[in-house]
Amino acid sequence: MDEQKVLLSKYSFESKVVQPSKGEKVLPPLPDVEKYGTVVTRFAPNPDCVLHLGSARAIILSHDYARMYGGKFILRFEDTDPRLKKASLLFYDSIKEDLEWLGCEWDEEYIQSDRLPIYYEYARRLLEVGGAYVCTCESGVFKKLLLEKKPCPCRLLSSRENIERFDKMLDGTFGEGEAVLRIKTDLEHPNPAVRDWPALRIVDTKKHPHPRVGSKYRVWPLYNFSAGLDDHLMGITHIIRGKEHYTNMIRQKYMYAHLKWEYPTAIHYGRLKIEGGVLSKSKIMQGISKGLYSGFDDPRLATFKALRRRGILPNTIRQIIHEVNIKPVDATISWSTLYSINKKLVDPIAPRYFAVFDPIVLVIKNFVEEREIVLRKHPNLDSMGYRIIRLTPEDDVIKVYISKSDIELVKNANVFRLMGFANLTDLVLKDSVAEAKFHSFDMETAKKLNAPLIHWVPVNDCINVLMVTSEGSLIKGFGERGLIEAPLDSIVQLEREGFARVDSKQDNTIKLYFSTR
RNA sequence: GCUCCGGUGGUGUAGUCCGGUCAAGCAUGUCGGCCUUUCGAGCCGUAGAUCCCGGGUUCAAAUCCCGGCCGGAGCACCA
Repeated sequence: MDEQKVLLSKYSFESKVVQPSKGEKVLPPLPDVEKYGTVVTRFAPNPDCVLHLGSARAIILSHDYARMYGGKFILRFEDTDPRLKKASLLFYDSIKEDLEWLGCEWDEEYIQSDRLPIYYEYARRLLEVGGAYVCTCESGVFKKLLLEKKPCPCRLLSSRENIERFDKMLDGTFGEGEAVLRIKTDLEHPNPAVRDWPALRIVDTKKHPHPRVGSKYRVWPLYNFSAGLDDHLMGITHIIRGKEHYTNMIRQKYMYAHLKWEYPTAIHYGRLKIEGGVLSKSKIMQGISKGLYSGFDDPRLATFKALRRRGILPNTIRQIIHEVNIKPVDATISWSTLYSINKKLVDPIAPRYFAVFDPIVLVIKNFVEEREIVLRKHPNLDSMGYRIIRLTPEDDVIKVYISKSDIELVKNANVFRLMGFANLTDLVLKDSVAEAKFHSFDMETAKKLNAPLIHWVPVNDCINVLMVTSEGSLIKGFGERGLIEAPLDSIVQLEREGFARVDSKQDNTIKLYFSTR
């Protein structure tokens, strides 16, 4: 009866002790491991929003420490506020998707809204042992007494009377706001916030139905009660959570004392921010409902969905979290650090292609030869294979797109080179078209002449490229034909432009999300 | 205001518990060079910190003690 049946345990954890890969920072040892023998951690989100970088410390550290010691990692949904922080069905799944993407698979899953009977049972037990009471004082009155370190009249009631009162909470005699179950603490505690804290309250679930259990229950536990009980009942040995919960630990310890339980090892970390990244649940939710952001994966947001769509790899996030580790200080990570890690991971797997944005047509006159340019997909990795760009002259002329910004680079050079193809000279601008003459083919000449190198795309053999920038805007350009073959969700490098993730493809058009330079 | 917790180069971090080998390591970023048919990756070098400030203990302090300043968190019938 104490333990709720595990909803799901599709992952066995015995086999998954994680070996840190070379070069990656190794996590420092977790305290108190020998005390417990095994390590059990949990991630306990409220499914009222998507996950973002702010939760990354809790998720990755909890998961990775569990794996490091061959322990257990539990996912627990804390959806016990049907009114103010109401959960939404869609987020339960979205959180699980994000966890899977991050490679943080959980061994057990619980949902607190399924566990109300358990909370009621412990509420009764606490009432019985005199560790709690049902308070019917008006909240202002109670607060005043609390600040004066004085007990309210309800505190003196017998456990029998308290249990009767608790039944009245459950059966509807008391309405919303009329009674609350409080845990007895030390009224002399220097921090008023820990004195006799509320554990269960009444929510009018007719008005505010819970997304999973509707109006089945009207008495709902508050955070410290349900989380505190569950941490013990689920055998959590190490709680890794934000420092905003520090006082909650002190509060919960009083409840543990009434129940004669030992509190797990709790570690509190500081807030993790990223330069300019939007990391507030309320801002994310508001921004989306106002249409300010295109969705939970808008590239301006620091949600996992957005990072993923931009081609940030889960291991990049993992490395960053291992680097910042658990410290009570706030950390602001910079995009350049994140990019640098990501680039190192992505560079060896990203094939290279040409794509031109803000294009201008360059005409190479008197060129009659048909050519097939063979280029490596990766400059240092032959194994990645080759790509072919076909150049077919029309009316004795070859037309390619080059980037307007490259005109600046090239216009003062006697000779410049279209990468992989040919060296050109005598550049002139006519109307909105550039013209140049063929000079030579070989790279040696270009080197000797110190010719600038630019990328290009044949006009008569190219695809359309749409790219969503990191600011969320859409830019259009042209790409070499072979780019269309890049698989969905893969990461490519557009030479001299940067890395991008293949988001979708249709006919002759590929849509990319810009990742990093 | 009250109760906690912190403060190491631009950013992140190591070292702080058990004072000396730390006028402080690493990563990223800056700048310069090499390499390269990419402005990517790689390689080499450079600059950048009086370890928040003041006092004390000590032969010796980033490390211990006290005071100050600054920053963060909590003070919901939220999580």
